[in-house]
Amino acid sequence: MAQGKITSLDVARRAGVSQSAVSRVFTPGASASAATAAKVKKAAMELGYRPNPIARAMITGKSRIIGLLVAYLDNQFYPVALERLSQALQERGYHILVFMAQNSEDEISNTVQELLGYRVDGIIAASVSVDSALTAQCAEAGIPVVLFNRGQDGTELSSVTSANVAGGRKVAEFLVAGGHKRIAHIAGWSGSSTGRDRKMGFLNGLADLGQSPVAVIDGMYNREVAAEAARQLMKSDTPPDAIFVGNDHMTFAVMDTLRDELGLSVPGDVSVVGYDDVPAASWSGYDLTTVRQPVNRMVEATVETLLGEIDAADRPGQSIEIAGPLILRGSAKVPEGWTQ
Amino acid sequence: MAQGKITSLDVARRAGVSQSAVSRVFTPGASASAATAAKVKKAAMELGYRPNPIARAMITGKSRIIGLLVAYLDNQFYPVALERLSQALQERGYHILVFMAQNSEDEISNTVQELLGYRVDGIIAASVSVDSALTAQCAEAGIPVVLFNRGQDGTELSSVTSANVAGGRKVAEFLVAGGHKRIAHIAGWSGSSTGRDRKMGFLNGLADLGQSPVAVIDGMYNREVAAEAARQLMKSDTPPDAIFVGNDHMTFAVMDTLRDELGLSVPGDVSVVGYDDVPAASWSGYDLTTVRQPVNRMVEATVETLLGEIDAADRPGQSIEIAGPLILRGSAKVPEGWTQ
DNA sequence: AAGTACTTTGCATACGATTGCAATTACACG
DNA sequence: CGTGTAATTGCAATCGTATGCAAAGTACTT
Repeated sequence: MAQGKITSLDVARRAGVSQSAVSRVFTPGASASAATAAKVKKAAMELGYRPNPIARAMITGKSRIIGLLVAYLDNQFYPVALERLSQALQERGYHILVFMAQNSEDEISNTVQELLGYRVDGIIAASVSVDSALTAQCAEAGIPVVLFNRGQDGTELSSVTSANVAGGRKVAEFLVAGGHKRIAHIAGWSGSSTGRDRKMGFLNGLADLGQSPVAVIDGMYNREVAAEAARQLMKSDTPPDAIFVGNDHMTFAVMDTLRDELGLSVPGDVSVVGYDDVPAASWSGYDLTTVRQPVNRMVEATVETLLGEIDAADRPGQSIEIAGPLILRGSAKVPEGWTQ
Repeated sequence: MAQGKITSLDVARRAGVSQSAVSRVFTPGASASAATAAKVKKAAMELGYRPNPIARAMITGKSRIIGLLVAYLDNQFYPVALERLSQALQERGYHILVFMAQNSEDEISNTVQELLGYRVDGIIAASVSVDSALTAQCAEAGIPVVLFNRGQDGTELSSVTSANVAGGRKVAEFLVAGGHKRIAHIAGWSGSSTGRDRKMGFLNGLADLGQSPVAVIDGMYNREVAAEAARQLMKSDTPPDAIFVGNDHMTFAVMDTLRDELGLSVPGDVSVVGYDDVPAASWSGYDLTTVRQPVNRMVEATVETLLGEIDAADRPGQSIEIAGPLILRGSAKVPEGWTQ
């Protein structure tokens, strides 16, 4: 029969018990004797009954749905993260409701309103900065928010990122040890914490080793912008002998420009280092030396944090940073005797 | 105050009307005078009220949520499609609830059960084959299903694909016109309609031109498998002078293997043609000649079909095929005087 | 065997909206 | 100004489940 229309009452009648009993059998932690549980489960099976999450959500106020707010998926880091997030949450009985929002104040605001309306149990904001007025709203509504791969100063919002400052510093040390003398940086979007932190770590690292970059350009996390930056850099009188690019997505554009357009060799003429270690970084076509963002552990941390805050409403927000290794491949000269 | 707890009743009291009136103001198409509408909207604004979609869903039976069933996101075609799908649905007031399922019968079955439980208004299955017993269940429950980028014989399920047979044929004509004499095919997974159709079109196209392929290998839509296939092909006594690969994702692996591992030139030694035209295909690092799947139009068609079936419950399923052009780039020799 | 402590079960209500029905109001026209 | 018709509005039932409360059952102690 029509699968979708079977209610707990139908099951109750068939099993010869009350509707409450059926409910309790399907509610973990509720008391029901083994005997009734068996009868109910049998009847439910025969009728093809499943509790209706909508109705359940209405009572409990918990939808077991997590809102995911995301701007773009063209950077391969995000599909991978989304896949893992979705699986990790699924294992815990949650699902992801996707909300796309361009990175504009207005649209994000609208979208968050909508999320609040849906009474999601929690929100994960990936690669999106959330206005503090909005986060306040979420807090009032008791909906925890975790920023994924974005930090945010001055709020009590939880966030999970990789150790971007440390990662940037590591790249500086690596490039200097490799004997590079004219080092440039095509930075991640300065409007993002990841971009700023990687840059800061990188510049501080260089400074501590007595170097300063020959150039720093904001690549906006955009392929075109990054490619143009690469052109500008190489056109200079003193072109760099090494470039650190703010994420892999841009780095591919930079390498394409260097090799295919300018006819340069990587790492022969220029060493290139990226950030993220997306799948394509390991393809031999790019063979990119890059700082790995440990997606799995970031996802785990995000899920733990979020679910933790869902259970314990007024848990203070925490910023989690997860360190990632520099993955040595062929796009940058490896210093002799370099050990991770 | 606490944003999340304001009900239509609160608004009603503040506006001095009945709760029904509030509901009607927020229900398009319901009758309410301009005067009450104004009062209600004002009160709602002041209180920060938004109708609760959960409660609404319970009454109407319509959740305005579309379940998206997807297996993997590593093929860049899917993130792009997901982004577009999400946006297109969002514009129409729907949202996507993501369900990941590995491509195993059991898991898909479970996941579909769960989807049915959520009372989603419709299901989009991307790159997933759905068992006919399951589709029957969906039909009984009155939940329309649209297959995205997968066809399925023998069911009345709607599906949206690109014109895979025609696309495969086009590649055959292109390669033969280019003077290639030893043409091989690393096919898409034979368990998928896309893989089978592209292969069929390609082989028929070759046959009609009096050629037969020197080899056909199932690449399983997997990078490793495809790379190994490429190695095998080139190891042969009569290595191919052209390879048609079943999708771009595999093609990148094939090109990497040919160029970086075997030291061959593309298209000098071997012409390579892919399928999908994912973003990376246009990057100069690959510069891939490939058949474009028109994502935007496929998404439009999917959304239209699905929403159409939601409105008109018993509309017959339709299979939509959307033709895509062969995009000429640098990975394959272009026949003289070739015009699309 | 009776009293205590603990489980199990059913009844009835609540969650927050939509909607049919009936009553009321507004409006236009003769 | 009366009357017929249409537009508003409120009442109350409803969607499918969870859960507090009280009654009934079970097991265990002395």
